Amino acid sequence: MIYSSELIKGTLKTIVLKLLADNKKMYGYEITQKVKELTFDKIQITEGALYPTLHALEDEGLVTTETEYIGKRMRKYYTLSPSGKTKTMEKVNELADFMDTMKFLLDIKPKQA
Amino acid sequence: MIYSSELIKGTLKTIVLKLLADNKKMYGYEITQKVKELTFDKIQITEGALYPTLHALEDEGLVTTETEYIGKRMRKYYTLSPSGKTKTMEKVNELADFMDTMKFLLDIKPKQA
DNA sequence: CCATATACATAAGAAAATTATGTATCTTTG
DNA sequence: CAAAGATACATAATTTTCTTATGTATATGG
Repeated sequence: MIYSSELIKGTLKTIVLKLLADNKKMYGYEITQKVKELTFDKIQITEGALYPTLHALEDEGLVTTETEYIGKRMRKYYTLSPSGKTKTMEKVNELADFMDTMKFLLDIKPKQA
Repeated sequence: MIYSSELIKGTLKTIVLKLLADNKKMYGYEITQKVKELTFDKIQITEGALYPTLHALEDEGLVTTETEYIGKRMRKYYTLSPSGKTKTMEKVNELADFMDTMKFLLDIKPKQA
């Protein structure tokens, strides 16, 4: 099962920021694969969504980049800036809060552990 | 605190469907007030978002409507159709699943390098 | 040698919200 | 009793953010 795409809307930036917080340094393609792996294919980030998001994060000063070459193939690594780290905490906390509210609103019972 | 609007994206339809499932019959303005009340003002649905959504639900056959007049003022009540009830369960379950996945994704501890 | 995977990027279009505007009625309060 | 605020609908213009499509290029496994 893959989540209907509308659910991803609004969470992509937070997902990317959190991955960068956990992994120090990642490149675009790696991020797509990591999300796919960690969610058992339920969330698949497309390149058309990811790259513009990464560029936006850079424009906002939340990440810095360094380019490396593996053979002749480019890799653009992204790393959180100090303000990016702060932003990540804010975004993750907000999303966690939002999910609690949604659980309450939708009267969703906690899953059996 | 009001959630940044991007978080609401993609969940509005599910919220509306669930409220209708719980309350049998509601009108637009009532829905905005109920959500505001249940979320302690954290989620505020704007009319510009709500009415098009309700019309879409109607076009999809997920709700039926009946118009009443309170004095001279119109109220358009919305009620789930049978397919609307099925859809509500699907949407709520999918969102619950998605939120579990997100919680896992955002709780990942840093990997040892 | 060719399909698949890796790796970036951008443009056109669609979806779904925000913001603004419009109409109108009812209620509270200074 | 006038004005402000709340109730109640609706739609249009704009913005944001995603999907889909396209483009370029290299590396690798069978």
